[in-house]
Amino acid sequence: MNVRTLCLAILNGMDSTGYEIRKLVSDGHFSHFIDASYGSIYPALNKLEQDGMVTSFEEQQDGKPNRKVYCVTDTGRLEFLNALSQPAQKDKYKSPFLLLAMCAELMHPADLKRAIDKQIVEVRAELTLIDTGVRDVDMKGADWVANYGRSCLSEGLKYLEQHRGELEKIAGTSLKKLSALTAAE
Amino acid sequence: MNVRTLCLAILNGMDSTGYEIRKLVSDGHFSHFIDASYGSIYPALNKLEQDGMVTSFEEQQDGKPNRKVYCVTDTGRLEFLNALSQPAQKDKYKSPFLLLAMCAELMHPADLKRAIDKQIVEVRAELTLIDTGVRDVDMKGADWVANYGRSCLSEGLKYLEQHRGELEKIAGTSLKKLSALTAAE
DNA sequence: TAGGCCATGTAACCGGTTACATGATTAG
DNA sequence: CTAATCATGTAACCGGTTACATGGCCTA
Repeated sequence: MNVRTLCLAILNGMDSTGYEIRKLVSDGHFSHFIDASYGSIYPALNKLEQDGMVTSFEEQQDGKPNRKVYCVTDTGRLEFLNALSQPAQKDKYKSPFLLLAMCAELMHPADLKRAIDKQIVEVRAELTLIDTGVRDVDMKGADWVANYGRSCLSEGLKYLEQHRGELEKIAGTSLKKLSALTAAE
Repeated sequence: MNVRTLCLAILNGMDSTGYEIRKLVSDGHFSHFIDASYGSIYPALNKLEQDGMVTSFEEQQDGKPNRKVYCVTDTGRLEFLNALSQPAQKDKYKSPFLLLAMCAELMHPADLKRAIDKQIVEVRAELTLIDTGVRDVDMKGADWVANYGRSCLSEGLKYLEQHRGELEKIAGTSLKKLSALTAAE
């Protein structure tokens, strides 16, 4: 999934701007399963317009800079429909935390504790974002996706809270030989 | 988390080769939360050796090409320990499936059904990989990580199976206006 | 005999991030 | 008075993938 298709997806649901799309994607209801920054969104939007997939108009606002609002064209709708009917790529989960958990035996107990605490805070924050979720997008699938996310995240959180002890017991058990080195650190 | 640190992590747990690391990362017990291909692993390994983080020796095998086995040095152990004690980046979940679920109303019901079926197959496959998991790595955190993965994945699977109907009910409901266009497709 | 596995590696390419430029307005 | 928010955009950079090269052995 490239940023082009992401923009097309959002614009298929609602007219929007580059700024708004980025907000959806980094703080809003798309943030749980996607990533994109200005540096990729704005060029993608420009390209989409060049290709006739979207049109745009400037909207004046008082006290704020103009917004450049994009709307899908029928061509854009078709391209997106076509993208939807093609087999999607596999989901990918990248977790520095789990890599670190794998290496628990090499970690200083305090570092591991801190890492688990941080992970719990982050998962809780994402759950809060889902629950207090402002309806920032008008798509019928949004609730279903939110519930799916809630299920997985709260299960993960439960596991973290109930089983962190087991991992913490492992922490540092393969660290002895390096104590001299780490002291010199 | 770059490939360099990933290699260092695995080599801290066991001596290994580029080929093996790639297998761990794309079919093995690291595949659930990380990604890397030959094109990044081999150069990373070379760089690590240049930097004195690892050493290597050629191992002859009969009937098979030589393996280049890498082992961490104390310097490498230190660099990794140091990496572990620094705050880790946030986990990232990239899901083309959820993007598509968001857009359910725009999808042909048959396409959506196919996408859900595929998702279920993939989650089941990952669960199987965890359960039938050969002990391909000797790290004490491995079981904990496996159980964490199992929890989240099986919760996701349950949700998919129990609630797919709700999503499928939405499918295609915003598609009418384009029926002419899609017919011409 | 075709294809897959073992095994190492490189070069071209590409998608995306980071960091910057610009500038008005509002909240603390 | 400072910092954040609104808002759009670009250019340099970078990490990683894709596709290729090489070659022996084993299985269908």
